[in-house]
Amino acid sequence: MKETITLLLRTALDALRAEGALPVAGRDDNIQVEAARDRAHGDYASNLALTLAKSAGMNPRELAERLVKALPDANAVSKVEIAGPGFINFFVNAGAAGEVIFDILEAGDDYGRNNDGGGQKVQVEFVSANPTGPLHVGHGRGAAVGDSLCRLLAANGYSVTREFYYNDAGAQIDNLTLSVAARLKGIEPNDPAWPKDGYRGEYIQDVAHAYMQGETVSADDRRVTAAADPEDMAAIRAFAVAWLRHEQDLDLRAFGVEFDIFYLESSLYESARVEATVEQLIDGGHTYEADGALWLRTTDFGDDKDRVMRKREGGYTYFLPDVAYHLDKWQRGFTTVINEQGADHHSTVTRVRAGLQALEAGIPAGWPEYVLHQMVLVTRSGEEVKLSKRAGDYVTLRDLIDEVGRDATRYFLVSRAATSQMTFDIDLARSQSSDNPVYYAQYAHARVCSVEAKAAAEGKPFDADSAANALHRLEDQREKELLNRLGRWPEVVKRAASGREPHQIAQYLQELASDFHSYYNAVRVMVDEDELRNVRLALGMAVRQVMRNGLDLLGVCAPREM
RNA sequence: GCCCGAGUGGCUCAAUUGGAUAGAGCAACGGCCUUCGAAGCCGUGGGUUGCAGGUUCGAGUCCUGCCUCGGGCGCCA
Repeated sequence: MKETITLLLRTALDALRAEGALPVAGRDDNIQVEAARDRAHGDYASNLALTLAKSAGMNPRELAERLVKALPDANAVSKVEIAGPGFINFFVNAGAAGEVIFDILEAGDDYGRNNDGGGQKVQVEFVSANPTGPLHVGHGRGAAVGDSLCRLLAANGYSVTREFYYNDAGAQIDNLTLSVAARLKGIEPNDPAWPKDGYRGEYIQDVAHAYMQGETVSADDRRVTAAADPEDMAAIRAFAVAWLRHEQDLDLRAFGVEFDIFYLESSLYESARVEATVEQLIDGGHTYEADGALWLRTTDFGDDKDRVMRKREGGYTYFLPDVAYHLDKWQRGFTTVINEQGADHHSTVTRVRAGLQALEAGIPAGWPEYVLHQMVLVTRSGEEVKLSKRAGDYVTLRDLIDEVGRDATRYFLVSRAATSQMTFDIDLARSQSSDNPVYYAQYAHARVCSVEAKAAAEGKPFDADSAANALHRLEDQREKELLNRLGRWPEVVKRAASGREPHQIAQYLQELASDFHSYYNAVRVMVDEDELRNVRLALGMAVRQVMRNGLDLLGVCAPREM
């Protein structure tokens, strides 16, 4: 429909140019047609006259009038109006507007999907938590946003790889190992002998216990049997990492998030990629030695100060493997890479990009992309909470899922723009009432299932042919609004993906659910008249389909009953 | 001090990427269940979009300068 209207406007525009009323040199001819946000503005609106007024040397309303006069007849359009400063508003007739219902029912799960990506490879790196503790709410936000982003990109025709990167060898793993070793000797966090910077959470005790039991743990990317020897630091380290990776797998599984690749920092050393990267940077002439360390002149590429690559004592800083890792991503053919991380890591953005530029490997300056999410504050009864039974000092993701459920947790964490700090209200997420946006959306889906079942039970199962004959009967304002909303779905899917903003999906679903509940309360579906009943059922089923498609993009269930 | 992000009704957040009268939910108040699920609907009140300039047909959105809050500023990741 939008395409039809764009075409009408183009025809009118060409006609005016042909008769010399407009300068032919229209440099940018992108005709904007948008679904109107206000009913009074019709179904679709264009600002064409406003954007062209200046170059045409005409006032916008006058230009709009000439455009409207030049519009060819189209039976889908029932009325055209000029409003405000010069907007052209199109009113679509009921039968044509209703066609979207069958577009949706025929496309099914594919409605809203497109092939804009053309199979192009995209990699999304997210969560990337180090194996030193259970996942917390911040990781949960990253998981919810990252996973939804992946689903969105796939829906837009991209070939998506989900990757989880973690440090399995650095100083933090040393701390982990020392912490477990201390627990093995019966040392507790408050003892004077407790290692400095040790991990104090109770789960360390669990690791120690499992280790001495000789347990075998398997994670998505490894499997390790405990040596049960309290003196064997290498064995403790290997077991602890596996144990925590396993815990994180359980967290992710409970959250419904899966990864294609777990990428180890240690592998960058084993494959000599770190060494190769160093040499390449030195060859590029962007390095220098000072204070016994090797520096990279990142200030050549927008950083506010230079960064150390190799420490005085010989080891590399984390920043170097980061660069090596991203070079590897590039070499694997990912021209689009999106890193989803907490905003507390934002300082790595400039650094990594600078390092990649210094490689002079033909990597574009703004590569890779970053989606940084802000902090999450969790509240209960209006007060900040720190669920601490397992972790010691922060809200674990698993505790949250256990308490409020997977669907609600995901929906909440993904429904706000990543750039804004958010408050996660446990009371609201738990409430099984209208207050809860998750149930609000899911209930719309379940309601359609319910009425469809009722129709079947009464011996009046849905009849598509009957509905197809009655599209013009959808004349109620609420029905028109629903149709308008449904027709906008494909654009929402595009926009949410291109802007890397999955929260737009949640936003849309709330609006769709609202439109539907309002309609359902006011207009009866199960009427005696066959065609009217069937066309209303069809409308409901279209809503259900879009609701299901949308919830799927968020990784949330679409239940048949609540 | 420098860098990133945010500032929208009492609270939590949106706003079709520069569009028309800034919208939802919570909280407050008043209505709607003998008919498709009330996990729902309808209605009322509540705003100088942090402040001051600027850009233009048009600014919550873009630019400049301030203010406040969060995060970062390590030879940790």
